[in-house]
Order: sequence, then structure tokens, then C-alpha cells
Amino acid sequence: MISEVQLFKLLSDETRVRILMLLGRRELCVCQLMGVLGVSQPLVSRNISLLSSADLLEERREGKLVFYSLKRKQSSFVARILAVLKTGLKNDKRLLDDLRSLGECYEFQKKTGKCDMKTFLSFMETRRGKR
Amino acid sequence: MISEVQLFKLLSDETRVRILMLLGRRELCVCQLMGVLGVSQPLVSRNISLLSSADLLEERREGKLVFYSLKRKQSSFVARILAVLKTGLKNDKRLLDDLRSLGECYEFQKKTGKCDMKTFLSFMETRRGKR
DNA sequence: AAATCATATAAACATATTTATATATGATTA
DNA sequence: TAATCATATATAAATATGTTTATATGATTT
Repeated sequence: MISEVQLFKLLSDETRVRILMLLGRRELCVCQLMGVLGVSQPLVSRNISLLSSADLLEERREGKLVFYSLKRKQSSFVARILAVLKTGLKNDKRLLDDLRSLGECYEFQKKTGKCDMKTFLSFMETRRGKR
Repeated sequence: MISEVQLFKLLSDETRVRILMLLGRRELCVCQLMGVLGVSQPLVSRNISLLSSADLLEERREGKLVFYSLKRKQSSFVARILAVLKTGLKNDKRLLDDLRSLGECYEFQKKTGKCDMKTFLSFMETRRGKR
């Protein structure tokens, strides 16, 4: 029962759920998550580390960047819970907003060709300001 | 997203999960839960109250006893998560043990004809001692 | 090699949660 | 109505968690 309860503990934080849902779509580095979520870098790193400890994530290094994504192969329990969660959040306002930000972030990257944290963050700031 | 995260928060405690799984089988009063779980009365009451606040339980008064059970009609999200959880815990040692205790508790009640907290608890104690 | 950048970790603090202890409520029975 | 029983709640102590600030690491570029 411990592992099941442990999973729920991880899912009982909004930031982590948002991260999981984003990483389920596409791999992202910490700075991109910062931009999309609008939270501090240590907070992203900390939560990533918690999720990693539970073996939920995969990581891939590319130069200085570390790209994280949701592990494809999960235990059936984890897979089922995440599937239910994904369905349950299909129309969640906050998550839809995150996904939109993710799209914009992706466009911005394609345009600038790199993941420059500073410019990226300031871009996300102005975008956020527009709402 | 708040309600989903809130549900996970409730499920991130072993005592509450055990209570939920038991109440999914059969309605139980606080003193029976105490006996089966082997935890204090205020702890049972507190967790029952948390679960009730989230509208997960039904209650039925019968004299001094209050019988709780898992609400039949749940939101589809809650229903799905609980279903996955139940499946995931099908072979959980602790839960199997609880269910066995529940059976014995039920037998004891049928025999004595009432839910007498004192005698019931001491009965469960001796039972627990035997292992 | 020095400077810079992305990420990780540590330390400190605030807040929340769990649990136990003590007490209150509300129903029943003597 | 006094006593007892089942349950609820208030309080307090212990523990855990989330978040920020500051610092460290490890890689890259100049």
C-alpha cells in the first residue's frame, strides 16, 4: 500500500500535477517549465527531483540542458491513475492555459533556435502580462 | 484541478485509504473501524470527518451508533480513481489482513448481537495477539 | 582558465498534517 | 435525571511539506 499512497502524495500538489501533465505531452527542460508554470527554478528542480525519485520521469542531457519527460513504461497502477487524471483534467482551465503557454514556448524556441533562459523567461513574462 | 488534487491529498494517507477500502465493502461504525484498524477513536473520527467533508461517505444513525459507508454515487473522477485503487490493492497484505479482521468482527457481532465497544476492542486485541 | 549558463542542492522559514490527550455532545439506559 | 456509551471536536505536540534564498555543481563558451 505504501507505493500507492506515495504516488497519491506526489499527486497531491498542484505544481507537480502540472509538471506531470506537461511532461506527458513533450519533453521539457527546467527553464521551459519555469516559463510555462511561472514558478521559480529551485521549485521546478525540487519537484522534478521528487517525481524522479518515484521513477516517474526520464531524463536526457543535451549540453547544459536536461530534458525531462514522463517515462513511457510505468507500472500498471501508475499508468491507470495518470490516465484517469489526464481525462479528469481534460477541461481544466489552468492546464489548458499551461498547454497554450507550452505551445507559445515551443514556437518561440523554434524561432530563436535555442533555449535561452533569460530571453525566454522575459518573453513569457510579457505574454503573461497581456492577459 | 483543485478538487482532483484534493482527492489525492485524502488518498495520500494510509489510514484513510484503509478506511475507504473497508467502507467500500460494508457499512461500519467508528468502534468497528477502531477494532479492525487498531487505531484510536479520535483518529478514526478525524479521518472520517475529512472523508465526509469531501462528500465521499454516507452516514446512517442507529441509536448511539453511526454507520458509515462509501457513497454509491460518486463523481466519475472519484469513482474511477477508487476503482483503480481497489484493483491496485487487490493483493495488498495489509488490506487483506484488514478484510480478515472485518470478517471476524462481523462474526463476533452476529454472535454477541451488539456492537459493544469495550468487549469488541478487547476481542480484537486478543485476536491481534495471536499472530 | 575564466566567465557564464542551466540545474541541483542546502539551509532556513513558514505552513500544513498527523496524532494524541482531553473534553464536549448527543443518544440511550438504568 | 443521572450515568453510561458512542462519537465528535478542541487543543496541543510532533512531524512533514512547500517555498524561498543562497550556494554549489557540472557543462559550455570565450
